[in-house]
Amino acid sequence: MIDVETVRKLPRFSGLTPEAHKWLSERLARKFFEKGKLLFLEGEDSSYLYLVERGAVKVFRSLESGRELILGLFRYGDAIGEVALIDGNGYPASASAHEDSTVLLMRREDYLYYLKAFDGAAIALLRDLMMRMRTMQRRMEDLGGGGVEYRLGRVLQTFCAASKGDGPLYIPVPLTRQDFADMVGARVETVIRIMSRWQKEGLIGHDEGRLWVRDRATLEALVHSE
Amino acid sequence: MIDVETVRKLPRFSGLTPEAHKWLSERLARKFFEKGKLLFLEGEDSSYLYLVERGAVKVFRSLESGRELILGLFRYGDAIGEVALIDGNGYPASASAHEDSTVLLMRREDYLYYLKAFDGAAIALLRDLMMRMRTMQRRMEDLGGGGVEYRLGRVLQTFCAASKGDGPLYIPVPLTRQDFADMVGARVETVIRIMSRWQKEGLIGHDEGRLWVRDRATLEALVHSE
DNA sequence: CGGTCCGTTGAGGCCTATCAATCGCGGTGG
DNA sequence: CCACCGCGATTGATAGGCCTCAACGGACCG
Repeated sequence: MIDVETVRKLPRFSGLTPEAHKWLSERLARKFFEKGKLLFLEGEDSSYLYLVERGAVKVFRSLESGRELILGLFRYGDAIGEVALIDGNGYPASASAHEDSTVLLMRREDYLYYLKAFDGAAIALLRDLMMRMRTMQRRMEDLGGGGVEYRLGRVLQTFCAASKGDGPLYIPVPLTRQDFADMVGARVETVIRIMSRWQKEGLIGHDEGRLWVRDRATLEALVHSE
Repeated sequence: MIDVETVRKLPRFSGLTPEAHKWLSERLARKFFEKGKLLFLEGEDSSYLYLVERGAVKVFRSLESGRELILGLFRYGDAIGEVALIDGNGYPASASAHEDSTVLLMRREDYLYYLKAFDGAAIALLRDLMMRMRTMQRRMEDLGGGGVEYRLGRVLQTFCAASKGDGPLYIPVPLTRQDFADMVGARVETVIRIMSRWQKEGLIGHDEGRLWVRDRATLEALVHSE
């Protein structure tokens, strides 16, 4: 049981009535996950909907090749586990805390009831799913379409999409080279070589661990270079 | 306006009431597309839901690199254009008739009304979307996970998934080497070299243009070989 | 100080793209 | 009927990208 105010602020629930907020607040629980801890494993029966409140949650799959492909990084307001909750076939991927994170949990039964009972809930879900499908499609195009350099550029674009202004664009999540490699489907060494070159050329850099891209024009250049 | 019987048989509508079937039959139109003709272009405003009745429809995106990535081949009973219809942002990809095909069309307004008015309609949509998200995720893993050989094997698996029995597994759609290349994100020549080798090894072959894989065990072997 | 994690660099080799040329086939027009 | 053309399949040669293996340095921590 958590604060109504917290619920009301979540973009996912913002359009609902005060009654709905109250109902939700009584059925959401807060849980803390230390960096690296698993939220769930692929194949597990899906029992909960997760809403990221603080930190970042990594959703990934371990491939037969031994690689790990990062399917998405979810941050404040993002929902995880919906697909599995609705079709009831178990989680299609694993999730772990990419940083120390707190999430809000809702039990499966409650969520299903919520979808039916409250106007706008199902619509919100549909909209979310559509957006995600577009995102996934773009990822597929990237993975199938070009070299590692191109794919890396696209990933940076994705993370910079939200930032504004003219100066350097900061990536809002701490990412290791390995993380990048897992996102573009490449090896660490390859990623390092490319990013080192970009760094030498002044296109990217980092302050106190936070990565940045020089400016918006640079960001465009990264993907058009090949 | 089409036959009620036709509507009733579509898996997508099978669970609905006779009233719903009648309502739908009055709002669906049939249209023929010659092989190669465009159903719609990416970016176009979405006005219709498409249901494949006969033939096969190819959904694809033209990438900046000049390549074309096939996002999916849709056959009897499959719906196309739902994402765009619901979020209203235009089609995220193009579609063309991969063979001579007939499709059933429903106007956007009608479809949206249908979703709200008939019990089970929204649920059917959700289920369909979930399944597609799982499919897309698998595709992403494939594209990001291994070499062309692995990806080709996975594509064959996908097409053979529906066939049963012990003998050779026939691929139910006529596909050129270029089509395969466009599905796995590779060049024609690469696909040809791999498939020629498989053919020499007796793993695959073709009768009167129809491609087959030797048996189920072979199918497994194709992807585990590397 | 040893251990772990991350970043980095180098050498070598496989895989895939690229470019170019050829072949078979069906259709078409003369 | 035959020459020609367009399309898909095929093959070879070559270059370059990316992986693989291996080793090393630095930061942080117990």
